This record gives sequence, C-alpha cells and structure tokens, in this order.
Amino acid sequence: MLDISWEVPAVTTLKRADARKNIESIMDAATACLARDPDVSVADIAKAAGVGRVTLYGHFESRATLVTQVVERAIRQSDEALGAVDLGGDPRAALSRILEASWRLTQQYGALIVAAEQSMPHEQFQAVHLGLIDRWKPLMERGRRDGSFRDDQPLGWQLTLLQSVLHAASGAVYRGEIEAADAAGLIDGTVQAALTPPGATRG
Amino acid sequence: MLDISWEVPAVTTLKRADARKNIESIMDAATACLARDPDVSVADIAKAAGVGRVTLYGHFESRATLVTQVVERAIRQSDEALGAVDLGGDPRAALSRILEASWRLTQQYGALIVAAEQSMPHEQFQAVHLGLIDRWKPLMERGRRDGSFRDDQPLGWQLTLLQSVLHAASGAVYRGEIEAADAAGLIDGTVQAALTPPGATRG
DNA sequence: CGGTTGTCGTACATCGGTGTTCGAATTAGT
DNA sequence: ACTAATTCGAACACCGATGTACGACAACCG
Repeated sequence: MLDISWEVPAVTTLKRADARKNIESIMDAATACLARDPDVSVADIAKAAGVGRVTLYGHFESRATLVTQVVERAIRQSDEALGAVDLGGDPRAALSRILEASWRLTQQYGALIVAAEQSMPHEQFQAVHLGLIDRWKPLMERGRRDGSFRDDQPLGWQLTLLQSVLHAASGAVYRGEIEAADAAGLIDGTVQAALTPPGATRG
Repeated sequence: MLDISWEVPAVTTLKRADARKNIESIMDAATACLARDPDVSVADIAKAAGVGRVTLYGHFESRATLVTQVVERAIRQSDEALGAVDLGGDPRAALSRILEASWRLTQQYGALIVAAEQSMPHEQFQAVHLGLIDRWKPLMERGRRDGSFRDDQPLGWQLTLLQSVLHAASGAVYRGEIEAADAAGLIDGTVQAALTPPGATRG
C-alpha cells in the first residue's frame, strides 16, 4: 500500500491579509497602467501599486500571467456590465443604452485590449473578444431585421465600426480634443447616424 | 589672410550607384515593414531590404532618423496626393473623392503613423500631422456651412472620426473581415451617413 | 586596371526589461 | 510574544535590440 507521506497543500489559497491587499493593489495598478500604455514595464506597475518589484513577482509568475489575470478580470466585469443592459424595446434606444455602458468600460480599460492582444495566446484572446462582441449581436440583428438599422453593410463591419468609434473617443478625450462629459453624446449621435438606413430620416 | 587648406566636401551628395540603390531599398522596405508593425527591428528592416544591418547603419545614423526620413517621405507623398484631389462641387461628392484617396494612403502606410508618433519629437509629429488634417478642413467647413454635413458636432471630433474609420477599415482588411475591394464602398457609405445632418434624408 | 567607395559578417559594448536569489527587516496571526 | 509569512532592496544572470569597430572582400567608376 502506498503511503502518501506529503501533506496535501491546503486547497484554500488563503494568504495573509497584507498579501491579499497587495495582490489587489497590483491588479488595480496594472489595470490602470495598462489602460494607458499596453507596454508599461513591470517596474512601473509595481511602483504604481506602492510595492516592490520582487513582491510582485512573488504573486505573479511572469508579466504575461499578470496581464492575463488583469485582462480576465476586466473581461469578466465587462461581460457582466454589458449583460445587465436592457436590450429590449426600441432598438435605437437600446443601442444608446449599450453604447453608454460600453463607453464607461472603454474609459476604464482603454488600451488594455492591446496589451491582451500581445500577451495572451492568440486563441484565448480571440475567444474572450468574440464573447464580448456577442453581447452586441442580438440587438444588432434585431435592429437590422425590423428596419431600425441599415442592413446594406456586413454586420461584422458595423461591429468593428462601433469599437472603432469608442476607441476614437477614448483617444480624443485623452488628447484633450473633447470633454469627457460630451463624449457619450457624440458617440451616440455618431453611431446612430452611421447605422441609420439609407432613405430614412433621423430625428 | 586665411588659407582654406581643406577641400570643401562636394556639396553634391552623389554616392555611388549601388549605394543609392540600397538606400532606396531600405526606405521602401522600412516603409512596408513599419506599415505593418511600428515596432519592427532594424535587423528585420535590413533583411527585408536585402541588405546587411551594418550597411543600413552606414546610411542612417540611427533607427530614429531612418523612421523620421521614411515618415517625412510618406507625408510628402500623402500631402501631394491629397492636394491633387478636386475638392470643388458638391461637398458630398468631394468627400467621396478625398475619402478614396485617403483610403489608398491608409492601405499603403498603415501603422506608419504609430511609428512616427513614437520615434519623432512630439512637436514635429504634431506639425506634420496637423498639416495633413488641414487638407480636409476647407471641405468640411464648406459642407457644414451649406448644410451638406451636420454641424451639431465639433469639427475636431468629425476629423478624428474620419481617421478612425479609415484605420478600422485597414485593420478589418488585414484581419480578413472584409475584402479590400469592398472597403472603399463601406468607408464612403459609413462616413457619409455619419456626417448627414439630423433631419435630413440620405439617398 | 587601380584606387576609392561600399558592403558584409562577426564580434563587441551598451542599454533596458525580465525574472531569480539572498538575506535582513517587518508584520500578521495566534 | 513567538513563529511563520511576507516584504524589500540590492545584486545577479539573461535576453533582445541598438549602435560601433574591424577587416576582408566586392563592386563601381574613371
């Protein structure tokens, strides 16, 4: 009979309180830093978290795993936020609602998606990215069917365009070209116009 | 009386034939490489040009100067191409024309602008960039005045949006989401819609 | 044909970023 | 108050990219 002589390492990954607090700080700082510059160094992230670089490596195996975990948390929260949006009723009104929610997420996470693209395995990134886009699809398809949105362009192009407008607004705010308070209105006005079917009149 | 004993170095920077050819190759290769990946290494550029890395450094002081020269040439050619576009007549038709010219440039130069942003002094980049944008301004202002384009959004936002749509199309083609042949039509259809004044009907 | 001009490969110094090791000091938890 | 966990800085090895130095070789041009 085999004698299992080693202790099964406690399944509960309960670290000490300060360790957990530091992990939290690191994740938050990494999110903020990567949202601004997807190539930010580990040293800068550690500094922003108010923690030593070595401590950071004590909690995260490598830069890649840190980025991956940060991205996964952001994706989770984004998916949750988008899932909470009411997509029923008038498609144009629903579009406004999901645009506003997406704008908040874009402001929060900014260039994080670029970091994700570079640090995560291509497949995995594609998967989570497509998962987020799927939050838009039902609304877009319904609006195209009932004539609220134009359907003379590929759906994929329209989805790409949506992201592009959000990203453009983020950059414009960052560069000070527009006020953050005005951004939501500009985004909505622009996207609604771009999706209006040819021949229709837009209020 | 001073005796100028040294030869005035020939003002004509006439290098040898093969040297000039190599410089050309390097500039072309650098343009193509940087258009795809703004962070491409000097070694890769040299390889793409069919030339040794050392040879490259013989002609360009540093990576930065190479990028700067490539960017300056691209800017010159872009400015020329945009300047040749007829901006008269119906603003919407003129918009279609300048959009098509800009799309060709975007395809050609792609991410070169990102490399420029990283490698050039901020002021200089801003200057050339604004110079290019100014090619659009007169048309946009005229169209806003005569009611062809909506003027309920800041002009700066609309210009940002234009670039954003071009960039999005470039990415979509690169990722295979849309056919290059269809891109021009999608861009025009999208931008025209986005610029249509509220309450107006678009053909 | 011969000297000048370029080219090329290799090797080297340097720089910045990543990831590791160590030991000393500190702090949480009991 | 005692132990174990955690932090921290400094130092190190490593990697990839930039930029330089040298010397052999090839090609242009007169």
